[in-house]
Amino acid sequence: MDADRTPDHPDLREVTLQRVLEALVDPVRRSIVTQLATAAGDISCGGFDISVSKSTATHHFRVLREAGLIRQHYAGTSRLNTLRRAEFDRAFPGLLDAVVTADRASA
Amino acid sequence: MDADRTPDHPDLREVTLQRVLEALVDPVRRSIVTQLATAAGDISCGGFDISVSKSTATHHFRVLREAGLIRQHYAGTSRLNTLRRAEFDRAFPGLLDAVVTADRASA
DNA sequence: GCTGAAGTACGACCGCCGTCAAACTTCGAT
DNA sequence: ATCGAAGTTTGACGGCGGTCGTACTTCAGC
Repeated sequence: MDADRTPDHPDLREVTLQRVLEALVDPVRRSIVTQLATAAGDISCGGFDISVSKSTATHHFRVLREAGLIRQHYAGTSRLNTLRRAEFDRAFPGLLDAVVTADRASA
Repeated sequence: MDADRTPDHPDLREVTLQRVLEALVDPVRRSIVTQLATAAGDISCGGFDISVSKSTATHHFRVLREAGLIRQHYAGTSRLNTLRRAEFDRAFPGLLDAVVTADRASA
């Protein structure tokens, strides 16, 4: 039954600050988050402006997902990514805004 | 002239978000920052509740200093550490509060 | 001056993480 | 049914960063 091709998304209450910061410290992942925050819509994995191989990208998406920052669901062969903004803000107030703001400023 | 035993402190305008996050991602360093934010006063290097050797502690303090998070100045043989709160907040609005708040919550 | 206390500097070690290529899977379209 | 597009998985590699011990420096106090 093709099982669920939808990967596991953690409950935000089980995500530690440590995990979040480890996710956000990588420039590529931070760029992904900023692009998502700016676009304010779903973006497919291939739709990002990143400069790494596909396998590396997969790795980064998983880290972001396990840190509770993004949600992924399939649409055909593509995988769409969304920011879990509201939930994340509730768990880590102000953090996402501060990082995205600072990241935009350094571009 | 005992030269200046005071180490170099970067201008906050020259500190990148990357450097800041690299500093804050380490649990020991984040603990130092949180302790400083809570105490709201100077603390000597030996006055922190950390569980690493002296040489490792020195390393962490340098990283925090170079990330513009703390200021260090000598008082006798001790080195006093202060949060550069106001300056830092101006450069990275909301970031310190978000991290410290989340870090306290996870204790 | 000595001695001890507080940090720093220097190497060395080790584990982790970002990176990629290659093989594979899953789906859509022809 | 076949092919290609989109991602994933696995394994390997390389470098960076946290850690420590040891030796060194600087200051305070006796």
